[in-house]
Amino acid sequence: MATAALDTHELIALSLLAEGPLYGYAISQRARSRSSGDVTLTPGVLYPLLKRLEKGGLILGEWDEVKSERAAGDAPGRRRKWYRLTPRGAKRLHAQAEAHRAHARMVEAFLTAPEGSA
Amino acid sequence: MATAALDTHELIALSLLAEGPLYGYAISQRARSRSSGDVTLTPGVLYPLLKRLEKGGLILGEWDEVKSERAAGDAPGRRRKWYRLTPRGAKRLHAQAEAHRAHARMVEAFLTAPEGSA
DNA sequence: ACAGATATGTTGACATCCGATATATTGACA
DNA sequence: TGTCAATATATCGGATGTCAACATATCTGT
Repeated sequence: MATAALDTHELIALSLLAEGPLYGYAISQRARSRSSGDVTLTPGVLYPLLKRLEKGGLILGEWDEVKSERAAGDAPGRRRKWYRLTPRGAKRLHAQAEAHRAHARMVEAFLTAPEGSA
Repeated sequence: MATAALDTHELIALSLLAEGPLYGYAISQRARSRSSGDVTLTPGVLYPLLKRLEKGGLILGEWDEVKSERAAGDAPGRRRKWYRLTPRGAKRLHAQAEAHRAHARMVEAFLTAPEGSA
């Protein structure tokens, strides 16, 4: 532990992907709605994060081409990159979850300090 | 909230100072012992932190000259800077404590995700 | 005299956060 | 048809915090 934060953003992203594959924008939307607006994964945070996670082998991305109904046949279409949790990512999620709880307990111990403990 | 970490180090330092005045080194020792070795406030973290807190008016520092028994009369002696919480610091402590709990609850909500919630 | 604990600080490398900027597609509405 | 908001991805640069390492000096025990 030693320090602290443990990357809340990472933990949130991994936990959302644990429920099934999602693309970046969907992750940010779910993070926002599930936290009642408290968590905002801006592009500047989200995409570097996903890149890190993929590079670390915790998630796996796959491009998808979404075709619109009224688009031309050879039009590029909107790109989506779907991510899914790897076994290693799932393992990390559980480890980080436990670390987060341990961290919360640790801080709580300082806050509820029994007056006479050095 | 939006982001996360909320400066655990700050919260720990403030909580320790809420129990009474302490100098830097004592803070690091207490942080270590109370967390059973998990929290290590290295000089590179501790002193910039104390500087920030003092600059922000959350704590107030006062130098103390400790004289040793076998030192010469005009010897400089060991310096200690005692810090105490200001009213503003106490207010911040409570706010940060509440923020920390809210943050922990928020993360926990992601971890204990009720399968069928978008 | 020496080593280890006490005590405070700075420095530089590294990572993350976050607002701003950029590009392109899609859907809705006028 | 034009335009605007939402969708969808991504990068950039400034600011901040972390941390090991370096630096200095005093005190205590042997």
